[in-house]
Parts: sequence; C-alpha cells; structure tokens
Amino acid sequence: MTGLSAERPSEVVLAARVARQFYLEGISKVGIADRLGISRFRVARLLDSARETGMVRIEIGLRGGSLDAGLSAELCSAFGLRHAFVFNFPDDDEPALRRRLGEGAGQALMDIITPSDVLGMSWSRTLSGLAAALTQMPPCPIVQLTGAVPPPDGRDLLDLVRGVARIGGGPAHVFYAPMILADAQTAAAVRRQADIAGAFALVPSVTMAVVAIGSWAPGLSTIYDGITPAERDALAGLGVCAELAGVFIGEDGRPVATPLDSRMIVTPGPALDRIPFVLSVAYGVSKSPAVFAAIRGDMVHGLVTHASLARALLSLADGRGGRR
Amino acid sequence: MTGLSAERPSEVVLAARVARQFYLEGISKVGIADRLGISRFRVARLLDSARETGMVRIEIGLRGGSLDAGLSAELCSAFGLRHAFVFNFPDDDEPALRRRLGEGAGQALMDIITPSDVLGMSWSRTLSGLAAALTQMPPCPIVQLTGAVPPPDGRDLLDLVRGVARIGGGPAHVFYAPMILADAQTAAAVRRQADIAGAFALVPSVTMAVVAIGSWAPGLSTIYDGITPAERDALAGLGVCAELAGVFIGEDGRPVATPLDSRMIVTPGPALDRIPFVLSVAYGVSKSPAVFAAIRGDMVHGLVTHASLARALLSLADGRGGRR
DNA sequence: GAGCTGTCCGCTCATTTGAGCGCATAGATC
DNA sequence: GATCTATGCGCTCAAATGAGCGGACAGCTC
Repeated sequence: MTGLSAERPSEVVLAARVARQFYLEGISKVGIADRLGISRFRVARLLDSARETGMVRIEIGLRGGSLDAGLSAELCSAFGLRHAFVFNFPDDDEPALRRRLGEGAGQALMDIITPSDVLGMSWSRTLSGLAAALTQMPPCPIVQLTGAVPPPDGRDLLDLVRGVARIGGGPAHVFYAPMILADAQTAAAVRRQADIAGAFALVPSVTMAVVAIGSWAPGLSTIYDGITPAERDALAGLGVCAELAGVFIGEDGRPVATPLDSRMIVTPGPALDRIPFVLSVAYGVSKSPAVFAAIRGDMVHGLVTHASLARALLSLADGRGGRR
Repeated sequence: MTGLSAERPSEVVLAARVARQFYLEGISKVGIADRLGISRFRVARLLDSARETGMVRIEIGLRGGSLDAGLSAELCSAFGLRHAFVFNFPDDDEPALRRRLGEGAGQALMDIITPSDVLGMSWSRTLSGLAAALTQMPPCPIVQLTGAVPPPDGRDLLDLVRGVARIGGGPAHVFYAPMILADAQTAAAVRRQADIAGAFALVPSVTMAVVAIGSWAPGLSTIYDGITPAERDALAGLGVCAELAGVFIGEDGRPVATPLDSRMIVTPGPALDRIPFVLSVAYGVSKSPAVFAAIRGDMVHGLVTHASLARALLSLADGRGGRR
C-alpha cells in the first residue's frame, strides 16, 4: 500500500481526523464517512494508512500496581502459557524480591483456583511466603507433593500446605518425610508409610500444582545446594538442566531419570507431567534457561516472575525460536 | 462498568492479551475468542475495560515533516473547518516563520485546488512567498481580489497572482490600483476602469480564495499600519476586530461596514462571504482572537498556521464554547 | 428459606465492517 | 493517438460486531 505521503498534507490531516474520531471518539466508520462526506471505504483505507505510517500509535501498557500486564501477555503468547504474571519488582534486593514474588504467587493462585480444584504444593524459599498473602481460598483439598527440606527459617512445606488449607478450610494431606534419603531401600520403606502413600495416591487427582523452578547450578536450586559435588556432577552429566518439585528435567524440558530418584520422596516426573495445570514461580535472570526448558517441555502452564526474567525469557525465545 | 480491578490479576493479564492480539496483531474478536476459549462478548468487554482503565493507550501523533496532523485534525473538529494545516514552526524567528508558512500555504493550496476551481488571491507578507513553493497547479483562472499595497520587498499582489498563474498556466486577472484611495469619488472612478471591473466581475465565480487574517492592532495588519490614528480608532469604535482581504469583521466574525469601505478597492464583505472556500493564513498567538472571529463568522473555511496559534485557538474555543 | 440486588454471561438481531471485484481515470510507453 | 499499467474508488456479499435482553448465580436482608 502506498500510504500517506508528505506530498498530500490534506490527506494526512484527513487521516488524522478520521483516526481521532474513530479511536478517540469511538464513532463508527459509517458515521465518520457521513460526517466527512466520504465513503466508508475511504475511511477504512485512511485508517489503515494511518496505522501503517505510525500516525496512530497503540500501546498496551502497564497499569497501576506492580503487575506488568503487557509483559505478562507477551509471555503467554510467546510460550503458549495459560497464565503469566510478571511483576515489576526490583532485582537488587533478593530477599525482598522472594517475599514479594511469593505474595504475587498467592494473589495469582487465589485468582485462578476454583472450588473444584485439587491443589498440589511443593516448597521453595519463594513459596514459603505464599500462604501469608492468601486472603480467600475455596475449600480445595491440598496435597503435599514432595518430602520436606529443612528451611532456614523453620517455615517448611508442611506449614505451607497447612497454611493454605487453613485459609480455604479444605483438607490438608501432609506427611512427614525428608525429600532425600540416604538410600533407595529406606526411601522405598518410607514410601510405604500410610500417610505418604495416601498423599501420593491423591496425586492423580491433583488439578493444579504450585512449584518453584530451580536451575542446576550453585545457589539456584535447593536440591543442588543440598547434595554432594559428585552427585551434582553426575546429574549434570545426565543433562539435568533444571528441577521442579524434585523432578529433574533436561534442556528439552522433559523429565530426566537419575540415580537420585530412587532415594527421593517426590511426585515422579510422569505424574507431575500429568497434572493439568502447573503454576511455576521463578526469579533471577540466571534462571532463564531453566525456566525456558520447563516451559518448552510443557512441564509448567503458568508462571509467576518479575520483569527482568520475563524479558530474558522473551529474548531467549526470539533467539532460539519461540512459538511467537 | 466495573472494569479491571487489581484483585483479579489474571483478568488484567487476559485483557492485555486480548488487547495485544486485537490492536497489535489485528486479529478479529471472534478469532481471539476462539484462540483463548472465551466468548466473543467477553473479548469485547475485556477490550472495553482495557480502554477504560487506560491499559490501552491510543495516540494520534505527529508524523515525519513539520505538519502536525493531530493538531490540524483537532482544529478541524473544534471549529468545523474543512481544512486545517498546522505546522511545527518555531515562533521566535518571525521572518522565517512567515516564509515557511507561505510555503506551507502553497503546499496546502496545491493539494486542495482542483482544475475546476477559480482562485482568488489577496496579499500579505506571508502570502507573498506562496508562489515560490508551488511546483504544480491546475490551469485555473486566478483573480486579484483587492488593490495592491506597496510591499517592502517589491513582491506585490500582482507578482503573486501572476506567479501562481504561471505555474498552472491559467489566465491571471490582474489590475493596477491601490487598495486605499484618498476619497470615495476617486475610488468609484477607479472601480469603473475596465480591468478592475473585469476582475471584480469574476469574483462571483471564484470558488477558492487565499487570504491572510490581520488583527486590528499595531503590527498585526497591513491596513491598520497604513492608515491614520483617527481612522484606526474610528474602525475600532465600530467594533472592527480583524481584517481579511481588506474586509473588516467584528468580534462575531461578520463583516462590518466602515467609512473606509468607499475608498477601498476590495472585494466587498458579502461577496467575499459568498466564496465557497476561503483558505486563510495567520501566525502569532496575538492574532488568535482575530482568527477566532473569522472562523466563527464563517468567513474562512480553511486555515494554515503554526502550532502555538493553533493551541491558542483551541483554548479560546474551550473557554468560550467552541463547537467541539 | 424467600426475596432482593447487582453482576456476569451469552443469545438475537440489526448494523457495521472487510475482502475482493470491476470500473474509471492518470500517466507512461510506443 | 493507442494501448497499457497503476492507482484510487465504490459496489456486493459474507463475516464481524454492538446494543440490548433475559437467565444464572452470589451475596444480603428479613
């Protein structure tokens, strides 16, 4: 299309008049055509030109509050996520970022959960603050998805599960077991415990899970930081790239079986994969490959994060062929 | 309408997704509804909310070049003008502003004139540079509308009329007479001259005129500056507020008969009023009341000006009840 | 529980809109 | 001058859209 040239100032002005009336005053093209004495087709073509030449600028922007709706929407489109929540939190203060993201995840959870859901919970430092932000919840059953990891501040996974359940008034299915045991036999024995078996029996009915995404690198994963260097390297050698709810995944985002699995009390990868909606939480630009993998492998369907990680993900997707 | 609350982050993000797809990607509401699995009505309501809450910002902006299409369009709407051309020229250098506005008027004239038009011309310092900017014109007849005023640089109305006619190749109807004569008898005698009577006989067939708007104040009108203080005051006492092509108008924009009229060689006010399209040129914020009057009285149907006068006019219209 | 109120949702129908077509005019090429 | 191409314009028909309606449901009051 030829568009508006500087040679025809009256055409340019006419386009601006049409655009004002159409976009700003909300008049229909037929109405504009009648007022200006031109055909509705000309109105439509002028509007096209005005948009093409950049005379009309349309921006989908942030709104009050910390939620960046535009970035969130971009994430959804770029990765096919069902939900994304990108918050404008500064990166510099990590504990504060964790706390606020935990609250954000709580907001998101309250918003998207329905009374018919069965909620699975896992733990991370970010998620431990989630319950505090909840103000209303339907009385869904809450299922503990993994064994516990000793938290620095004493607020462990059982507290989280119970805290969430308390708000809604639904049943909490918790059990006492560590996430990693010394050997496979012990782990197998632990799994036979009634409360653990009971909780795990509920996993297939879980419709929504909340998980944190860890990256297989120092300081970016509770598990990585909690095992021996030899174990770390062994898993890295198997292609482990990230971890969520104790499930290891590779660069392609698919679960990777590891020697550690038999010693762990976690929802197995395939079972996690079958949960209809997994809401993930992650922060830090350095985790972008891990999050990218989890999304690519369809392990997670929702993401709560902050702006800089969101942008890092989008540039990864651009470079490596996201689904845009 | 309730709109999007911060309590429903997923709703906000959904609205942003819908807005992105609708405005940025150009997908139809039905298409968006299908993709997102919601009804097209919900899509429409989300878009309404997004616009209402300011999440979607639509701006009709300037484009390359000096023409401010947005302001031009606003002037058209606010005053019911058929054409407006607002240029982004700085106010500080008056001779440069005059020159550029003259060129702008030339651009505008080239753009809006048609081969079937008959063009009437009057003179002002701004208009004297108009012909230089013309690159193409239809061969319209050009009619001199008023007697001449001695210009500082020697480029008078006859030069202008002939210059414009030369570009298009149409006939130039000029005559030799000053704009103001010493007494009514002389003026009447002059009007009987064949060339003058001939030109004036063409006035009823003129379809488009180009005029400058002068304000009835020192330095803002060629005529004001060229008569005696007593005459100035007499006209001011009659309510003269502005002047265009030698026609005096009052605050209401209607022609005012004055004792000077009988001594002047100009197209009479009623005749000027009957010209279907009068393109006016004006600059300087101090002229805004004069321009406002001319527009209000329907004496002019188009305006070439610069941004600050345009803004002054708009604020006048706001304050005094424009036709917005 | 009955009744009330406000909100959200999707339907119908009339209007608006877009895609594609053919006509008319302007300018280029021979 | 004849022909050809490009461009702008408005038409038709099918699809998209908006206004307004009534039903479903949640929260309240009595």
